[in-house]
Amino acid sequence: MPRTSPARDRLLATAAQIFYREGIHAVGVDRLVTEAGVTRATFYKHFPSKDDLVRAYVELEDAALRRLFADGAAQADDPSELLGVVIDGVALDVEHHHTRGCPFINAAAEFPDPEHPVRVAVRAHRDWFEATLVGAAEAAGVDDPAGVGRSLVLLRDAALVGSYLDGPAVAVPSFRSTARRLAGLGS
Amino acid sequence: MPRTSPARDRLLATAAQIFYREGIHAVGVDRLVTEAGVTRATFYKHFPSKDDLVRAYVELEDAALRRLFADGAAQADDPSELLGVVIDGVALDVEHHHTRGCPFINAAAEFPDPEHPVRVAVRAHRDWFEATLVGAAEAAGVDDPAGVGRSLVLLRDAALVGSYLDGPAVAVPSFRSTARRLAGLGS
DNA sequence: ACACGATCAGAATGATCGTTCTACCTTCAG
DNA sequence: CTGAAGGTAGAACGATCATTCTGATCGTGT
Repeated sequence: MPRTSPARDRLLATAAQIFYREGIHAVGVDRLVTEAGVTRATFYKHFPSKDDLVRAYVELEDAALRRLFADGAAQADDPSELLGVVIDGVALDVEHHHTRGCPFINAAAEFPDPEHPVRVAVRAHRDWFEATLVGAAEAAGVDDPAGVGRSLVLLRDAALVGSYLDGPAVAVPSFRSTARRLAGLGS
Repeated sequence: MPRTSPARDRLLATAAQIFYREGIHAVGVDRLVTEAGVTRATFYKHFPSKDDLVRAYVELEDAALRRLFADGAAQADDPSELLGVVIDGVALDVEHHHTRGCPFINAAAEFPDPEHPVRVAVRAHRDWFEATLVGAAEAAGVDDPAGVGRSLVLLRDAALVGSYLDGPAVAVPSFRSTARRLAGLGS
């Protein structure tokens, strides 16, 4: 059971797409293995249960967002511009990539138990995201960086959900203007 | 098949609680009927399928919120105070009643097809809510009432989701201060 | 008294769920 | 040469899924 392998990678990547687009409890193991071109035996060689695959999916999404954020931070030389870069990045991501809502919120909706590994992974992601935004707000030198960071977390949630349910055309501009005003940036 | 009956009411009320607390695809018909003290035959007498019960659940939640809002509006004599009453009402609801997130967002997470009756019901609710908030913003005489109304929709989403995933202690004050500033009210 | 409509009781449908199993094939290191 | 490791193929497990069925029981209005 190697940590990585072509079959495992293919399975996880396929599962990530299907879970995000169609939900988690709604798709069965049969669907996942046939779509990924993998055998059931191979599935259970790499993941002890379906829940472990779900947790791996959430952690994959978390890793992708951390990478995206690191890339964005690297391209903002002036720390006072960092918040603006983050806001633009979220807007872009919401419009073109995450059009089916927030993968973490959607996953949490299907797992009521806060102690479930999936929920633990969601909480880890949110803790990182809040800490990162508070750090960016501090670097930008705004008043009450903790409050601004928290509010930006809420606003990203709202942007992802609103874009899914009301369409990006109405949700994204609203997110953008509210977030920029909060960050002390001119619109 | 009467529009209402003790058995039907009991079934719908029970289903609403269980769907909200545990999700929709995760709970089966067996669970619903035993918990409600109703027979499978009675279930299918009143609802052609489980999906119809889910739609009824979403519509029930919508009706409850419209009633809550109407009550709140009635107790605000001065229209300039209406937005503040709404914000307080949302904060109270999020803290004490809707502690498992937004029923509409959670339901939408489990139904990817935008044409599905459940999604149609969700959209109807959100359209009503936005129109109502824009109306309240107009009555309060704020600048750009459409923008303020939209933003308040986003903020309620964020408050419900944030309260579920991060806890009300951190999400509610953040919602409150952001919303009040947006509505042009002193904090 | 009677019939009807609502509900109860419980078995049965076929499909799909997550999981386990046996059996065979390939690759590569000892 | 051998044998472990990673994979494929496909059957099989019991459990649960949503849905349908037969048949009896109760209450109410006529």
